[in-house]
Amino acid sequence: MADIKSPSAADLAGEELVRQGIELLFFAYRDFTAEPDRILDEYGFGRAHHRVVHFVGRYPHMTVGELLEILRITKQSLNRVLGQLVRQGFIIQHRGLQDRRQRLLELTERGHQLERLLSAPQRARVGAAFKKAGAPAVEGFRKVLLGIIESEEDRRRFEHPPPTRR
Amino acid sequence: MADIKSPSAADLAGEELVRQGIELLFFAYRDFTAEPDRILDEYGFGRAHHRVVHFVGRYPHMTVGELLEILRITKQSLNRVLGQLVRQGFIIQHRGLQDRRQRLLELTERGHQLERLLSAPQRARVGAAFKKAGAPAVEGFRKVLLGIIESEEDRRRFEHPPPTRR
DNA sequence: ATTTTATGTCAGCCATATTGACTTATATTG
DNA sequence: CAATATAAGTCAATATGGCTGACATAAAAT
Repeated sequence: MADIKSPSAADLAGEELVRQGIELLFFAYRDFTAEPDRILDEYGFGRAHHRVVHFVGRYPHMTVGELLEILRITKQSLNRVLGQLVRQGFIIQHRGLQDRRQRLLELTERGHQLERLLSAPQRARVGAAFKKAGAPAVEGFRKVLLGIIESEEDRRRFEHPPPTRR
Repeated sequence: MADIKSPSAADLAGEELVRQGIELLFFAYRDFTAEPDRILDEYGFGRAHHRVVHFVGRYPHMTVGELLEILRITKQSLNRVLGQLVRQGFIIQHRGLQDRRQRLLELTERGHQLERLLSAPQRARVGAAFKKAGAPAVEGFRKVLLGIIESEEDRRRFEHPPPTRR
């Protein structure tokens, strides 16, 4: 009965569903980054600055090395961006207490303001999408995205209702 | 009882959930693009080439203008990438029948091979995440991402089980 | 016949990434 | 303690992929 060469109807549906998932990620990411990108432009900053401000804001006292691991860029690339943010007073660095080679990163008040400004449209967009989709859908969204993330270490960031800050 | 100035517990949970959603998108997108990026390197191509190959593969006979709208880049940027793909035999262009100004785009067999090669790790990754998360979670993932996408026109691409090709 | 649209092209600029080599300060280890 | 390894910073050169602006061509629409 079944054609041994061609994919089953279920496989075709699965394949199509997966391809739609891939495309959904592209469109969602495109629109999710568009608004902050416009704001960044006004500061002469790029998306890289946003990423740094986001992660330093969320994980205060992060080291340069940890940031490099998360962003998966070279330290030369990071340093240009990070240096600008430090020189312009968005981020302060202080030496690690146990390991004085480390530079622990932290947002200044100005940095927090920028973070809130940049994340505002994203929070609005994602918040509205969550509200509209409903809690079970949000749970599904989280499950699938966690499944897409490669490293266990990165996934662990989402296990516990993360650090409340401010 | 309730402090009129500070956010409610529900708002805090919502805010934290949304911030996690934002971060999940970053990590998932980072890992979702990492593998094709490595393959593209071997061809001397970049992520832009992948996007073109993806959309031309998925929506054959797409015009240059439609591609520009989807990718939200300038025609000068597109043309460099598209020109390389055409010159190297991954894409063919033919004039529109009704409107002869249009250049309808299509993958060659070589283009289809490249598309499959590039999308293979993404299909594997997203497919595995879908399977592990289960059908209801996938439905939630779709709902939320659709809610994040700005334009009705883009969302409509996901209404009907899209064009089966090949 | 004129204007608008779809596409392509030239030139130059900028942001972000890369590799490789090297430095400094501090920690770790034999 | 001396040697080595690690965290971070820096210099230089290069590539990619965006951008703007100006202009060209062909075909469609008015």
